[in-house]
Amino acid sequence: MQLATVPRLPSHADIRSAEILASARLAFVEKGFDGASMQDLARVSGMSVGNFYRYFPSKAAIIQAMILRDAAEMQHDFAAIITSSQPLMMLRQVIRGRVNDESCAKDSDLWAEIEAASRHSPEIAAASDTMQAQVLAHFIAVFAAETGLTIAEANRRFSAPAAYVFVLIKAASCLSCAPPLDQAAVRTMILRSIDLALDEVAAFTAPPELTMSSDLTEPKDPTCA
Amino acid sequence: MQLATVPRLPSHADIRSAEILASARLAFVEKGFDGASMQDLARVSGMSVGNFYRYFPSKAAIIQAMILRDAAEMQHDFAAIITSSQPLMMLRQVIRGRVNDESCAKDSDLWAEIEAASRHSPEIAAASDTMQAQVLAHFIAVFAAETGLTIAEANRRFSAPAAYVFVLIKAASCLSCAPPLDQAAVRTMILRSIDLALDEVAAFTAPPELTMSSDLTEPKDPTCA
DNA sequence: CATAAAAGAATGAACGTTCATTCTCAGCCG
DNA sequence: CGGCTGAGAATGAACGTTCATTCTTTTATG
Repeated sequence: MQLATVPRLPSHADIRSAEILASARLAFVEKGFDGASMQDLARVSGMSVGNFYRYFPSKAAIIQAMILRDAAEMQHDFAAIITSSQPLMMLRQVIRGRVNDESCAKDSDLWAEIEAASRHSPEIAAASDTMQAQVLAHFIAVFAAETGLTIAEANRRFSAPAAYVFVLIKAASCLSCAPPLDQAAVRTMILRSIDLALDEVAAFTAPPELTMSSDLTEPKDPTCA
Repeated sequence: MQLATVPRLPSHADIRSAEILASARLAFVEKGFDGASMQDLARVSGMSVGNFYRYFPSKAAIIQAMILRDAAEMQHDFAAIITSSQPLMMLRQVIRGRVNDESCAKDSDLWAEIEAASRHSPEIAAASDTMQAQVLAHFIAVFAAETGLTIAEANRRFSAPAAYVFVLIKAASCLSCAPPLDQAAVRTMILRSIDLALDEVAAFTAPPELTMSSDLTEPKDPTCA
């Protein structure tokens, strides 16, 4: 992410912007995109509203930057996955970690907000779509590495399960709002569905007559318990 | 909503309120809860803002009423399901109809909005939770009818798959926003997962030693193709 | 080193707009 | 007339954004 052409090191303003994004995220989680005013954002960032505009020209720009920064972070995560020795297995682990609430509870509110805002703001929708396309592309890359197919071929064959897994992860992330639900049980069932979908992809590795579909019903999860 | 004790027939004001809810829904879909102003709502309802307040005391009240009216409508749908000869099969059909985009595209934006608003408004969260609890209770009722268990027992055994199915339906409903996704394929996969979960419930009909878990991997969907 | 000049960072009051809500008043039916 | 329904202007608060201004740091100069 750092660079393609110019190896610039982060300036003071860049650091400040990152800090602003981090604290603005908290305000957005608490009050929503519309609920959090610019004065709120400036206050939680520990600066005046006037100065705030030196870093971001508008409210929409903050949201956009926040989404794109998340996308960049995810690029980083996926880089670790794709370069590992067993990409698909590592992908499973990362998904498992993401779905289990600790880390994603923070993001859950934000995702709901982004989902809703995307319907009315083309800018936010564009940022969100960019992120989604990146995730799907990374899924496809992992699937291609796992099966030995080319990216193009993997894309043709596996775009549906990739999207399916993506949707399931999102569904699991948005779970924390409903008190009467047995969240842990639902999470487990969702993870099982994801594992099954990934098993189907993995089963494509060898020539069709050599696929061992027997362990299809046995998700290998040493980390789950 | 109407009442339990007095069978009142809808007054003029009730009719007007219903019309307002219908047109307000359109405005909310287009602009979002925060984006649509009271002036907007009054205008699309064909009346002045002052008069508008004679029917709903606040914006939150409109949203709340809208959700509760949807919940009441759904109660009606479920009444048809539970009284049919094969409740579970009819439930499958209704779910299938709901997930296939025609009818739910309208609701999709609204659901995203409600999800987000629930995080910040306790009133909306309460209405949303009420609706969700009702749906789950109806699922359980269908499961109980199908398996012959008591409601209490069905609730103990099947609350997890009920919640799971609910979450999947919601996930499928919120699908329309993402252009690069192959929506039809994902919808099919989600429906397959739902069918599998319902198959597991249905498999509980007979005594435990007679359950045939073999057809678990074979979803019977003549309507899918 | 001292100091003046320039640049950058930060402030909070002020602007115009929009919002949810309230108020005042006009018509209408008995 | 009196009690409704309805209209739309009025209100004050809050919003996103801008602005003139003040602090702080850096740089140049003697």
